[in-house]
Amino acid sequence: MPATVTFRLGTLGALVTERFTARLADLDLKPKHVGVLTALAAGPPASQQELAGLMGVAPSLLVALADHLEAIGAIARTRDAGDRRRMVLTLTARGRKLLAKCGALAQEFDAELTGSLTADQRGQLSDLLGVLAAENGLPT
Amino acid sequence: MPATVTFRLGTLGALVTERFTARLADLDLKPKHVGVLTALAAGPPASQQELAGLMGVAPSLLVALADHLEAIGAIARTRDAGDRRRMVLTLTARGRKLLAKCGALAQEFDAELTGSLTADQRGQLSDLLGVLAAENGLPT
DNA sequence: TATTGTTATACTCTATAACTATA
DNA sequence: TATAGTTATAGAGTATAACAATA
Repeated sequence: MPATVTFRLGTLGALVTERFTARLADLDLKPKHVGVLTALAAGPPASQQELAGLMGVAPSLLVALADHLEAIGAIARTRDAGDRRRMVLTLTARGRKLLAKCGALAQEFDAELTGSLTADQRGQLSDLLGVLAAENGLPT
Repeated sequence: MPATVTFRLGTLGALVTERFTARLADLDLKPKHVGVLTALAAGPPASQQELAGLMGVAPSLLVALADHLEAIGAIARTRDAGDRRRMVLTLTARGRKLLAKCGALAQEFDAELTGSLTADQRGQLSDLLGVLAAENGLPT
């Protein structure tokens, strides 16, 4: 078991998420909030339903995530003029700055995590994970 | 963000865990149960406190995990004769068989997950993850 | 008094279901 | 009637705290 990619991805993923979540707390964010910001940064402004579908979470969860992101000024919520049922989420300047800080934190964490690897190995690892991420519909 | 190893390990880890957990359900096991079995298979019979410390979970959780593993006959719980406070957990023949089935499921899942990689790339990925796992005190 | 296992309780995360407003 | 968002409720997973037996 412990030698499988399945086991190693699962355990390392949990460990990385736990430690990175702790650092994210300084920015008043949790991983799913970063997921929303990342999705918004990657595409055009989107509705909550679209984002929920994209992230594979319940629409009701996206309400709570958007509530918080709006409260800290990271996103703006505007009602769609064409279809007044839809709430369109837009990344604010503050949201973009926050996301950039998340990226910096992640890069910092990357450096610590992969510190013992050669630059070549770091590149290989990142590439291989990128292939798997892309194949499984995760952001790239 | 999405290009960092941190983000990719976190998201892929969650995805792999979710999908693998579903298959594990056929064996009436959850990931943490496999963690206990794996720890027991790796070393000598251990107490619940030792295992909880090793896995980084609360002792109270290990009670529930051991309850279930005992109920399905995967482990035996015997009171330590030298220190009657300790419950020593031992892998049974059935537990070993179950763990082997978990390994087979994981290898099967590995094949699907890394199907698009070359054999060389699969080896590289496994090795690199193994290095990170070892450095962070995870089973190898 | 300290430690092992256990039980009771509470907290976090997230989903499902019911509800409101709009289409 | 169907859909976007929201609110209410419930479930899974896990930790903390209180407790019992043994050291």
